[in-house]
Amino acid sequence: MILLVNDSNAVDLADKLRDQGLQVTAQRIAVMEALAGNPHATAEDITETVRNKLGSISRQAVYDTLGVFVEKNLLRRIQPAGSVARYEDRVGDNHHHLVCRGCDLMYDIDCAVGATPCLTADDDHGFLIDEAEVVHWGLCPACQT
Amino acid sequence: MILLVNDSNAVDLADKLRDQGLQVTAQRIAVMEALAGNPHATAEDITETVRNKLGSISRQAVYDTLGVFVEKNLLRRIQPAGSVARYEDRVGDNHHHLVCRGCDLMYDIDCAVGATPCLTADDDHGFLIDEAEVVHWGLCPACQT
DNA sequence: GCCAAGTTCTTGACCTAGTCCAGAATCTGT
DNA sequence: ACAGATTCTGGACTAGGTCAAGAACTTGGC
Repeated sequence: MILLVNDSNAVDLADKLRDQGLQVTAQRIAVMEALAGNPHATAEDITETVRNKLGSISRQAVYDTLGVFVEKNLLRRIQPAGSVARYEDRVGDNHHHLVCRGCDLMYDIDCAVGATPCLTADDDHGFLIDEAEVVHWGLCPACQT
Repeated sequence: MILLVNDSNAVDLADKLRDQGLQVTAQRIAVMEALAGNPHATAEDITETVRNKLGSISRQAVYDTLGVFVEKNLLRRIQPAGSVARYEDRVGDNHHHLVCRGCDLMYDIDCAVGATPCLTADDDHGFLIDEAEVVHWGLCPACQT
């Protein structure tokens, strides 16, 4: 497949991949672009978006790509209880999420307290803790009625 | 099925169910007891424990029972990303969890900061927030090697 | 104690998200 | 342009969980 790189966005993405030692493929670029326009997308959302752009992509390629990107820290995978896995391209800022129990609507939020105060466990049981994930659960305005 | 209530523990549990307007059945008592001895148990763990006690129980009965208990707030359902659903009978104290990325080992932990400081979202987008769930991710001592 | 009504349990089919595998296609450095 | 490494495809498979309908059980009023 010939990779037409005719917009600067795709060029940036291609460089991003190379920086991580990853091969550049049309599928990978398309997956990245799909997420740029739709944070918190599911693997299925992404598959559909990519198919609209490229014509086709296998499920496996999507999962492989997402897996590699998460591993290289180009994407973050989140999975609130009861929901399927979702992916977002906002990485490295330890933001949190606000999820509606009714419709799964999801927003990014920053911690009200600037730093990470309650993100230090009281008793770490000898664990090497690398992340404290916070999910705020509630009902969105639409689901409150 | 005749429900033999010959230990005070089961009597307590039966009352707990009646208080919530739930019928008392051997299956429900057994599910509750299974969790008392094994916090963070999965539906399958519970099914197995109950089968050892009662001889048999259907998968559906286990899921129904767990669902009702969670709804009545007798149990809490937790599901860290990538893990199957787990249940615990420690409810109403908003404690958090420490999960090993390597082996799924899980501990209860209390927030280092007494109250709930960063559990207030910066911008709630109009949501009616009822819970802030915190999961600390890391590697347990065994998985660090 | 017994019965009707309502609730719960069983059985078995089904669904979705995700993984595994092996071979074909594509990309990269030289 | 080529060889080797990486990635993609297609199809089978798995785990965890849900759905539906009928049988069995529990409960409150007599």
